[in-house]
Amino acid sequence: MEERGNPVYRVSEFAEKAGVTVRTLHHYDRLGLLKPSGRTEGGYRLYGEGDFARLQQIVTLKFIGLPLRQIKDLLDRGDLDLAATLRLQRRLLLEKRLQVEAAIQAIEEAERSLKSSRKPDLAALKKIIEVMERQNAMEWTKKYYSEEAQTRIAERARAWTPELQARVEQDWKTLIGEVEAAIAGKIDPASAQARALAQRWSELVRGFTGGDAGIQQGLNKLYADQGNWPSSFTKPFSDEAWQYIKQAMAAHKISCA
Amino acid sequence: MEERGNPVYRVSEFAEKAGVTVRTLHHYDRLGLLKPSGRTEGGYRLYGEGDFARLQQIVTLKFIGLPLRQIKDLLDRGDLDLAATLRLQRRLLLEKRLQVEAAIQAIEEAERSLKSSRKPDLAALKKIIEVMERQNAMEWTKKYYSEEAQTRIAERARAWTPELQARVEQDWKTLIGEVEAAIAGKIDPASAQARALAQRWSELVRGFTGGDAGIQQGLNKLYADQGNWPSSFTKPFSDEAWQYIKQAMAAHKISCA
DNA sequence: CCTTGTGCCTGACGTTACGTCATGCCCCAC
DNA sequence: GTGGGGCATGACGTAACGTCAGGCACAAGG
Repeated sequence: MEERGNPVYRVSEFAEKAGVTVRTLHHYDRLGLLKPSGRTEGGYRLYGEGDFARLQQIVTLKFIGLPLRQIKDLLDRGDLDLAATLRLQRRLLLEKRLQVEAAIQAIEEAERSLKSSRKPDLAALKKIIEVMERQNAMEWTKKYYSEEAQTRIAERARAWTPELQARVEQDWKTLIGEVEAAIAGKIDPASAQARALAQRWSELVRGFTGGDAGIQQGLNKLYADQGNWPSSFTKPFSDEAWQYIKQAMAAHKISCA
Repeated sequence: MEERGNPVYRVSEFAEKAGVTVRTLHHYDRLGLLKPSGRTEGGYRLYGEGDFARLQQIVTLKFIGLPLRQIKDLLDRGDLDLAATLRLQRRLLLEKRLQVEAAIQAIEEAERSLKSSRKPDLAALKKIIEVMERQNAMEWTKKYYSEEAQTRIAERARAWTPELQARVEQDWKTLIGEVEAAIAGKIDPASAQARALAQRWSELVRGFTGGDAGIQQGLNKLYADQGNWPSSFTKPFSDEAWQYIKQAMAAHKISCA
């Protein structure tokens, strides 16, 4: 059959050994991605150990999401930098993960909405739309952040829980309420009371930036460009509150935002 | 043009308003997913507000990953339970997230390997293969766990960090080493020393199960069926160590594993 | 009323990674 | 030598559109 301990397999054997289907091997053969190292005179495909190694690599690269064309290029003309390919692919996968996570969140929110309010469907779909719009807004804000800042934001987002989100939202609502009250009460932005508000504000912002200077910078750019915001994206506080806090921060030399 | 504040749009207007392409609208039309509510005598498609609402829903459901066919079914025959669909889709997305995360991990490990050991490509791909095989093993073990146990495992996996993984691995290695030593030294499984080992063992197992009875049960089933394990999947300890620990646990009435 | 110049319409093929037949030869054990 | 399974080679199907290509529709200017 074979010599020197170099076994030869027919398609179905080879397919099982490698954990793929026969059709897949046919496909790869036609694409020129993996040609069997031999054929019988009758035309049967014959695969050897070398083919197995190559198939391993193919499956591996497929696992990380590379298209077959690119795999072929990588394996045939080994020049195309693997490191660069990996970097790019990692970015794409991080993207995809965000998308999937957004979809999961949307579903979970919709399910909560379905459970509580018994008006079916309509409300649930609206919840999903809300999450989508948040996502779109996020997507849109990305252009204000540098590449690394985006990466770090994504990292920080991984550690976010719904509870944390809820608490932060509550904190903001409370603080904004107090700021509005201070404005209504004509509290001097230079006063100690305003200073306390500004400091809490600064804390909440730091909760988002995580103290990262790059994220901070992107955030500043984002808020400096409010004129170009899409209508679906609004900040949770009024312009007056924003002005007031800026004054208070200036008066007390509190940094950021 | 139109009556009673119900504007009518032509394809390109409508497409832009909704954030999709004209071709997409053609496509949905042919599928019967979204038929324009009107046509000009010349055959031009005319869309109204009702169409916009429906398109919103379509986009929404597409966002969470539903295929167009299913969207059509959901919207046309509203009977097909939305709640059930959401549950199923959530499961699928959780699956996909795991896959994506596994791929990301594989790439990151490969990149580390590329950076440290300068023999390019070969070693990096091997790293990816390792991660893949871990993933495959995980996939394979799933059949021993109940649906909810799988869900809870996935939840717990979310909180896993590479550092934690490294520490746990180290702990296991240390413990197994000590167990082997105890066996070599003929320490009685009923002794206090063996009791300490069994207790640490139990702790590490609990680190995986998180004290969850369902996960525990699946784990038991998994280990009871060692005869059918695929060759690529091996436990990190010897059969002797396993027997020894079982004896020690029995002798000291330590539960689990 | 006629003529441009866009906009729109309807096919129809391309894409990705194979799955699923259908037809017909190959191989080997009996 | 022969029967029954293995194998090869098309060829079509899938999901969700992208991208032409050929040919009316519609609105404004002459």
